[in-house]
Amino acid sequence: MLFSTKAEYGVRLMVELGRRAGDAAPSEAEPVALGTVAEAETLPLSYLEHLVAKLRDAELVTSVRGAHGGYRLARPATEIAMIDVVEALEGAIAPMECFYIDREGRVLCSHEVDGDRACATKLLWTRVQGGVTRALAGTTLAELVEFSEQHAPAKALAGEPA
Amino acid sequence: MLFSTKAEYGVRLMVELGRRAGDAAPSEAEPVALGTVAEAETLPLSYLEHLVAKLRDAELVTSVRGAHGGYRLARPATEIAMIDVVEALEGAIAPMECFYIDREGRVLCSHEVDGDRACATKLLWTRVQGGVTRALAGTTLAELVEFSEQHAPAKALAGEPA
DNA sequence: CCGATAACCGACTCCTCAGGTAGGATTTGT
DNA sequence: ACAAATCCTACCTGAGGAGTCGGTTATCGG
Repeated sequence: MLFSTKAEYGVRLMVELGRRAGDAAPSEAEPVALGTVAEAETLPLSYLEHLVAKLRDAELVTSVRGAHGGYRLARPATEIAMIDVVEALEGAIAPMECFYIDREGRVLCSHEVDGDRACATKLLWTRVQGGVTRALAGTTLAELVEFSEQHAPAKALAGEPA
Repeated sequence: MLFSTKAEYGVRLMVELGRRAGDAAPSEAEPVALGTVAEAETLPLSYLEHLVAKLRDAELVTSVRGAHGGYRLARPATEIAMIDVVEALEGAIAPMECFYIDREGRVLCSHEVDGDRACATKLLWTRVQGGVTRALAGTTLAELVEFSEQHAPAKALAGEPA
């Protein structure tokens, strides 16, 4: 399994926020309570709280405390690349433990210390890394929102005014 | 982390077999004892035994039992796609638990039962899936062997005749 | 000011699985 | 017969995923 449910739940949460924001600028949309999202997606509220905290720390959503509070996207969905979302939730995307990224975005392997021979598998993991990164960086939240609306056009959003 | 050390160790094992086979047809190459590989790659032998069993079950390597036994590639390195190796070691490559592949290679999500609305995240995971699959399917063991030899030209193989 | 609503936070549980060990049984060359 | 190897099953351990719970703080409406 490439990703855990953290990424899955977190992405669904973001999509839900994007759907409810609609065309309104994020800063003007009504904040959405986590409980509403949890119900709509049938996910455990207390678990979502942990996930949304990571998204907030990554400045992908903003929160409003107190009654009628909730969460909003920190910026328009078109400007949110999914790689930022997934990395906020799962941590850095390295195909293997021994991999890390230096400044410059180069992929390095901690096995090749002291200029010794390169990790035999580096070529492969670099390619995989590239494939995943490209897919995630090339997808915006707005695309997912649109996709989800196309596939559930008749479905009303729970909690909307009748 | 996308993959565990199972993939990492297993791939290194395969590369090692490929290096030692050299230009000889796999069926003629001397079988390589696991202990030799373990030593060369400084990996625990008893753990490698588990991994190589999976590779054998996937018919990627063949074994010779008894004294002077060992393992050989089941076919030339040019005909071994790394996706087969990684899948043998890690199991099917799905980005999420809810994903599975039907006959035809279509990606399906177990959440979209009864023709209901598609998983909001399906578009994203499908793209990631594609990125990984393309990278793995488009890389052969032969490429990795060549790559590793280019980067360790002066390094002799342990266990070779002097 | 009071109470309801919600975000916020830390601690704790449960369980799976990666990563590795251990010990034996079987096969085969010398 | 003996040694070298594969083969096989069982077991152990720690980390982390998945989720729960209880409590604190902030904010609104009345």
